[in-house]
Amino acid sequence: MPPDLNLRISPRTVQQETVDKLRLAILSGLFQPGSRLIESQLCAQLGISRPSLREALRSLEAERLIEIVPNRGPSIPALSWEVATAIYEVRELLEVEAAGRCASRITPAQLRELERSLSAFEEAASSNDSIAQVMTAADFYSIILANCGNPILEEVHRGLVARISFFRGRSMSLEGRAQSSLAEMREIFESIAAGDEKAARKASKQHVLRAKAAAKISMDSDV
Amino acid sequence: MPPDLNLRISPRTVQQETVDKLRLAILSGLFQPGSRLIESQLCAQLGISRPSLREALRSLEAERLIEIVPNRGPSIPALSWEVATAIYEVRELLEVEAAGRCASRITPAQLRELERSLSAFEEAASSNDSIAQVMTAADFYSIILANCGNPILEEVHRGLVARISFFRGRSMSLEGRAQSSLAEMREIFESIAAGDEKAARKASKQHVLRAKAAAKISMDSDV
DNA sequence: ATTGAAAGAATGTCAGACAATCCTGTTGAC
DNA sequence: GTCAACAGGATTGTCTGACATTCTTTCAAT
Repeated sequence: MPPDLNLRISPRTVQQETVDKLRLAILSGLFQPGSRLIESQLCAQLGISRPSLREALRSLEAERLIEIVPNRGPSIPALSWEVATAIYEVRELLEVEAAGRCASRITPAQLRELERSLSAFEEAASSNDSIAQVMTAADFYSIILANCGNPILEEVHRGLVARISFFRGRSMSLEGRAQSSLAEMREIFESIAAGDEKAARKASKQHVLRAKAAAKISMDSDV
Repeated sequence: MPPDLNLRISPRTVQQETVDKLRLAILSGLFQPGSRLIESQLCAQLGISRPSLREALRSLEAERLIEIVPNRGPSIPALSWEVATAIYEVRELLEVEAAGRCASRITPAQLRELERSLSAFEEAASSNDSIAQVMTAADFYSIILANCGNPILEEVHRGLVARISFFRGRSMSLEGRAQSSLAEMREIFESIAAGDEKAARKASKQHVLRAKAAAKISMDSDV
């Protein structure tokens, strides 16, 4: 069986475009947590009708990226530290497992890709562009999750990471966080490259725990 | 802080009712995997308008309970064994963690609730009502997940279990599966009751692995 | 039997409407 | 002056109806 050629061109519908645009906007922090989204405004801004917008909003609601309270409409959920902690804990479970599996099954080609992504983060880390840092770091995990051999692990992980994107941006701006993050990620990479499953798990766990600690600090530091 | 009183009465909207009804229908196996859902038919059956139905369908799509292909509309996804395996693996991760946490933090009241739920399954297991078996077994896990101290763990688990409900019903009908399931669940319960985290994890892992094996058998056994 | 075209069915999307509900600022009472 | 009732506007929940586009199926022609 040849690899998935995916010849089928799938027409992008208005609702898909809308979901993607809104998701990107939310993950970029365009909306303040707790703020409400007004349907009529969004329709006007996006140039679409209300039914299409509402379908898109229902998708995002199911992803937990927005909340919709009956008769009050959609809003950006305010992420409590309690929930954020829970997400970090599950993320740890998933990432540790993925890293471990990667170590014992990754192919040379995939490993090179992972290395490239690490280099990209290295470059971003030496700059002050925290957006680029978050994006390249996300790339790095994505590659690990995509090559762990379990698509569900990847799917669930993506959903969870999206929900804590708010913290990720802020904590990456912390003094020295990008550099220590780089060191942690390098260790994960080295372990995977060496095929050392145990080390990969350990390094991955360390990394998530540190990320969580950084998030906590950035959260306590203001407001 | 008093326990969540949840005084706010939330009016149930048509879309919520619809999502619940459809989800229940899907989980009950009312629709054949791979079969298509016709909007106009569903609207007529549910007595609602097309926009409301489509919003509900988008929610279910995001839950992965249905698929919506542009210009072909919604359908029940045919779960491949490959994906089912991936789901069982992640379910194992989550359930093992939840059982372990439960063992070290469950309260006497919650423990009694868990015991009641186990008795309910025991009764169902001795009958031939496989639907009751699946439901009471689901209750048992739900209680564990609800008391593991991590709401995200529970949320993700619920989503995954829903997607393999198809297999659960079939494998529970296997000769002797209900009884061995009961033995496994009892062991989980005993470990949690004893506060033995390690044993709870082990028993939980065993249980998921056996459930997965049973699902495989039931899948291979016909068609 | 394979191909091609036409008819029919189903979806994607929009516009407009209206009742129910929420929010806000004002008025009135104490 | 503070608090409570109230009116008005804003916003959402839901429906109807419409139409272009895209499958799907049928039927005829080669």
